[in-house]
Formats: sequence, structure tokens, C-alpha cells
Amino acid sequence: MKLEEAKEKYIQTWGTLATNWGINRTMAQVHALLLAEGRPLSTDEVMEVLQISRGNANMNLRNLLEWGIVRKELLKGDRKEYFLAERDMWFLFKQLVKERKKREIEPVLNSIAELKVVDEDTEEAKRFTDLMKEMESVTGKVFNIMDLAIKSDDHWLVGKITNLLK
Amino acid sequence: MKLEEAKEKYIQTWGTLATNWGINRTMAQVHALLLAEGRPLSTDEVMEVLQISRGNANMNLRNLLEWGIVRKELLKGDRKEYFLAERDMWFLFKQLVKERKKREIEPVLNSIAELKVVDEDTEEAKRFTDLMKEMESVTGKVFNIMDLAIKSDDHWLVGKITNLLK
DNA sequence: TTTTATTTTCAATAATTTTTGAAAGTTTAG
DNA sequence: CTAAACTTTCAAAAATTATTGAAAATAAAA
Repeated sequence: MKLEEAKEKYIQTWGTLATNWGINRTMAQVHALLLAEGRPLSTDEVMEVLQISRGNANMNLRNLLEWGIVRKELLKGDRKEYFLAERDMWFLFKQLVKERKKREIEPVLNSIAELKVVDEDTEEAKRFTDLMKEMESVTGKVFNIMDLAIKSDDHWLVGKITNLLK
Repeated sequence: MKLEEAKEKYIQTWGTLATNWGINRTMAQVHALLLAEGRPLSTDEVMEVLQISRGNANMNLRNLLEWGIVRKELLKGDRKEYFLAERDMWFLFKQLVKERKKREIEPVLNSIAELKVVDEDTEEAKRFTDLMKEMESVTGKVFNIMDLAIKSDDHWLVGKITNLLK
């Protein structure tokens, strides 16, 4: 396969996969484009290549910055902002874990904390409370593991676990 | 908080959280309802409590069966199908990991496999291929860990990792 | 078999999410 | 300061996804 073909396919595929992932298609395409190009692109270039509006490009670039997987680059002698995707895959992995922990795990822990305090002394109430407690325990462990994965240097944790596999 | 209030809050909260999760709101609510009740419910009961249509209830119950986190229960002397949520939180966790691996990780590995074969001998092509290879390696490791988590008995893996935390 | 109960399908509709594009806002240069 | 370059916002429109409800299909009972 030729490089240009592969890049294009990568951008398209990523956009499609992103939907199974709960991520917006265009955001994934912008990220894939920046990653495939490997050089800082301006909003105009992103708009041009992906054929999207300025508002859309701006919005998704902001979002990628928020996810911490794209950074702003200022080229001297140019007033435009340029954007560059973080190319270190371990870094990318850690950022994704970090964001998903924040968006998917933390809110669950917060809401369970409220729900486990049922003050009724019936068999059914006890079963419900126990369920919430078990859920909290499992979620808490997942939280800790994600936290460790994020905070440990490089891919230490994954290395450790990979060793368990042998 | 009273039990009925907690149940209702749980169902609502779960539905809301599910959207950050890439899961349909009603599906999460149906699951929460079955889990909170802890007894087999018929399609009609689900429709009644959540105020949703028959088609919707049917569709989401099918989906939960596919995810393997709800099972069908047949009550003797009754032609209706009843549905019961799996109450073991470790089992639930493993099923969720299993499905997300299938939906989010496997397709990524498949598409990278196609993309890493760029037959062009330029600096840029090499950078792209290297990127794909690194991506494949990271994703592959994540795949293996998820696989181990799914296949290991009970919460062996999580226990092991939790020990690393101490 | 026919009847009745139950489940599934699916086209139409509704709700939600994403995208557009132009106007407003901001920053830098002169 | 003013003008030009650039970025952000946001209401309206488009696209996508979820829901309804009634008809079709299926399964069990009579």
C-alpha cells in the first residue's frame, strides 16, 4: 500500500472505530490526521484535508487539547496556531486511561457513595446496600489500577502485568 | 434515604452515566432496574416502570442478553419470559471487559494489521510504519491484559495487581 | 387445527448530537 | 490608536441515533 493511501485509510478507519468508543467521529479523524502527518498543522489545513467547517475544526482541536493528546505549537513568524499530536503511544495510552477514569469511573464512585446509605431495616434494603457496596469495591479497585497505570513511569505497570502472562 | 428512593435514583443516575460510557441510556436503565429489583421481571414490568414502549424494552433486553449481563428466566405456569440481571459484580466486570475488548480493541488490531504494510522507501513512510507498529504493540499488550482479566478465575488478576499497589 | 398469548420487526417519528457559517471576540502589527 | 489576522461562539440546519406502535411472526394452548 502507498503511504498516502494508508494515511487516508487510517483517518477514515479511526473515525469509524471511534464511534464504538463513545468518541465523536470528527475528533478521532482530526487526531488521526495530526498523528499521520507528524508535523504541526493549522486549523485551515485540517479544514481543507477533512473538508469540515472552521467551527467544527476549532471545536475538535480544543477537545483534543483538553484530552491532552494534542498540543499547540507556535511557529515563529506566523500568527496562526499549529497543532501537533503526541506521538508517544505510551503517553497516549496513559492519557486515554486518565480521561476515561475521570469520565467513566469517578462519577460512578461518587454516585454509589450516595446510594449505599439506605436506612431501612428490611431484607431487601440489605440486599440493595450490599450490591452497592460490592459495586463500590470493584469500581474502587479498577480506579486504583487505572491510577497506578497513569502515575507509574512509562509503561511500568503494563510491563509488570505482561510478566504475569509468561 | 429510603429504599424506593435509592432504587429510583440508581436507575436514573445509571442512565445518565451510561452516556459518558458510549452506552445507550435506556439499556443502562433497564440493567439498573433488573439489578436493583434482584428478581426476574417481565417485559411488561420493565415497560411499566420505565415508561417505555414494547419495542424499546424488547430491543434493550436483547442487547443486555448479548452483552451477557442479563439472563432469561422461565417461570413455570407462565408463558412470559422473565429477565434477571447477573448480581455478581466480578462477573459483571469481566463481561464488560470482554465486550469492550471485542468492540474497542479487536477492530483496532485488525485495522492496524492492514495499515502497517506501506511499501515506500522514504523517511516519512518509515515514520508512519513505525507509528503503526508502536500502536500495535501497545494495543496488543492491552488486549493481552484484558484477555487475562477475562479468563482468570474470579478476580485473580485484579488481586495480583492490587498487591502491587501495596 | 384454530385460537390466543407473546415476542420480534420495522417504517415512521422523535430526540439527540454534530456540523455549519457568519457574527462577535481577541490578539498582534503597524 | 486602527486595521488586519486569526479564533471562538452559537443559533440554525443536518445527520445520526433512539423510540414508538402497530403489524407480522412465532409459540403454546385448546
